[in-house]
Amino acid sequence: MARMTLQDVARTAGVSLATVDRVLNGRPGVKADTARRVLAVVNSLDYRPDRAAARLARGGSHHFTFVLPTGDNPFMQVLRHQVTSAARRFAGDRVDIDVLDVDVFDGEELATALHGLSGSTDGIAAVALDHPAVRRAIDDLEADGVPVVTLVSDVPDADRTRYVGIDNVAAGRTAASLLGRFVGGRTGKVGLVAGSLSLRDHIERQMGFGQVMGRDFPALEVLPVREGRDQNDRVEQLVADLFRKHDDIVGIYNAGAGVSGLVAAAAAAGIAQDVVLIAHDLTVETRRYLLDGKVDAIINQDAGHEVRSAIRILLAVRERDDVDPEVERIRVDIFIRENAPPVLNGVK
Amino acid sequence: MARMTLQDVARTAGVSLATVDRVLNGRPGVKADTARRVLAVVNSLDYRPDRAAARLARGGSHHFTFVLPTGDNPFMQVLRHQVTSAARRFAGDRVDIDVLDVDVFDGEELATALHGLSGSTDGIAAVALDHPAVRRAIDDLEADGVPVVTLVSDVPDADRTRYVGIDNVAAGRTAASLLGRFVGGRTGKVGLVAGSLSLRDHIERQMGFGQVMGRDFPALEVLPVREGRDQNDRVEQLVADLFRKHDDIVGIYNAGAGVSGLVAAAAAAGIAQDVVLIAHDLTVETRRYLLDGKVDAIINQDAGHEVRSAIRILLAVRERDDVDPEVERIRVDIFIRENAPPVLNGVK
DNA sequence: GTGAAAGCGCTAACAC
DNA sequence: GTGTTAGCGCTTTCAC
Repeated sequence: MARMTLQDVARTAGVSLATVDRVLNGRPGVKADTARRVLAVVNSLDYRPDRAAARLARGGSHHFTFVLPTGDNPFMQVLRHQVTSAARRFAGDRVDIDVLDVDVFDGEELATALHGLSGSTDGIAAVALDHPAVRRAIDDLEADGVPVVTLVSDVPDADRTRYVGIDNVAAGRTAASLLGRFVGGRTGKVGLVAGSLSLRDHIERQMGFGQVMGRDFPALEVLPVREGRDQNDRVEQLVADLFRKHDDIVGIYNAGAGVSGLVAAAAAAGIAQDVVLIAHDLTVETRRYLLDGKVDAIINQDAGHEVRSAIRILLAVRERDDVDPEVERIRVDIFIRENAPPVLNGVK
Repeated sequence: MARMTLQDVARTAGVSLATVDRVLNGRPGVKADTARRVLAVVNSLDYRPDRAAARLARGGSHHFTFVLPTGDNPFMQVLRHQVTSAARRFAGDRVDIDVLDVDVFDGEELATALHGLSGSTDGIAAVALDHPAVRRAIDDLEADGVPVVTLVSDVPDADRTRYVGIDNVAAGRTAASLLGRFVGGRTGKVGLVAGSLSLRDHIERQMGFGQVMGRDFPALEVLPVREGRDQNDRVEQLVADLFRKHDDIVGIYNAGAGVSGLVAAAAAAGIAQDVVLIAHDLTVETRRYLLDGKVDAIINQDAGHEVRSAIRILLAVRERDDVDPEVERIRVDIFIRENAPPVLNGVK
């Protein structure tokens, strides 16, 4: 049997196209009785609206803006790269995407940038700082009808459409559990390096890490957190310092960027083999460390998935259809050497 | 600036719609010179074809068939469930999907079923046995112009369009690495239970497992593989038997289904705490075991991703556009208690 | 080789 | 309340 069209429904229901359209799209101006009749026909014919035709007829396009942090954080580079390819992919669907670079660590500046977007964009996906001014900016944007999706780092109290990213507390707990189990019953100290304590995600990771270490691995003492500011050289110094001060370090969790610094310091200390190293974000670099056995596990969030998810969600808001939460859920991915992807960003 | 249309391109190039269409879609009948001119305009105007309009004009719909194994394998139930929801989701895109249940373990029967599909479907996604008759059936189908995607279990020598599933050797290696590290330096024996040795995926997992155990964990002795046939009661017996015969088992890897049997046997042996249990496939049940600490890690492949990926790939073949390999790559997912999803199939 | 024109299945403006 | 109609941006047939 051939596909049913609106025409078919209209004809067999004895009404016009417009009426069926009204019923199906919940527009007013149809007698309850007529509506029922139409619905009955829709069901009996198993009619499914053709999305392509609807989009074409509706017309209009969508202009979305990704607000990403300036700087050379490798994960953000991956994110940026994914935005670029998603933009290409969605271009045929009347979606235009551009990227706005902002110093995300400066709440006021980020808020100003967000405010400035009002009127010139149809939707925003932002890596956001949890700061009062930012919260207000997001609330204002949403009040103006501009959907905002927080990406990677959330602003939970803001009125954002949705958060697209991992549960960072769970990520921290995952890191702790792996680290504790990989350490394997030994006793000693564990180092903890965060990026910055102003982005919410790192605080949450640290919190989750602490929870599980305390609960499941009492034999391991977690040293006070150090701020590596996501920079390789700084992380290297911090970690080198850790090794200098403590001779019984059995593991280090690096909750932010700067993994190269971590690896360098561990190698320099000459005891890389015995110290369990867990870090975040699968990049060309960290994948290499995994393969070379220099890092034991990488906790990751799939940047490509996040970007596509953000776009689909913004699109769904604009076109008033719903999102499938199972599809959009971002997983806390665990990578070890054995399940590292064979290729990453084209690099083998 | 507004979106460019074919019209715009045609007008500024001084040709007709039809000509631009011919150039863009590589259809013959255009002077090389004209083609060049058109292309130049396309680039200068940054023209992007509107996919919705193209699909609408092209018309036609796609009828795809998923061939899934009969039986009560929990992962296959998840897969089936995902096919159902994907079918709903794709219905608006002129894609009709139905499921054909076959006894996948019977190569001849599967081959017959596949042959029978020729002519009545536009594309097939099949969980396939690697068997000569099946291979031929796939080759014939592809020769007839029916794209076939192998799902979850591959038939590498067949002329299939693509394999959608994980690298099972890597999955086995991942299991070994986790098991070895979780055992934490202890010495002892490791049990290995496969589902069936006729589906390729389980053989590959076993192979990968053996590789890494031999290389990285010489202190652990892997016992000969046992066939659990994906059945809880059988797995339970096998594992109980293992515990009876060996008093120094430190870990068990269950490469197939029947995880409940594994857990039951371990609990009965009263030593569940000290034995590392690693199994496959995240289901409502195995997620529960993870949360309760009854299983240490679950290796998974995202069934929803696999189903959507299979559909996208078949669709791409039919509409002659290309697939993004990074998006379609199926990951070997690792789940431990801490990163288990908060909800699965609606179950908290 | 190239162009004109008729749809594809919807939506939305307007008419009744 | 309900119906008519003109497109949306492509593809495709057919004519030249």
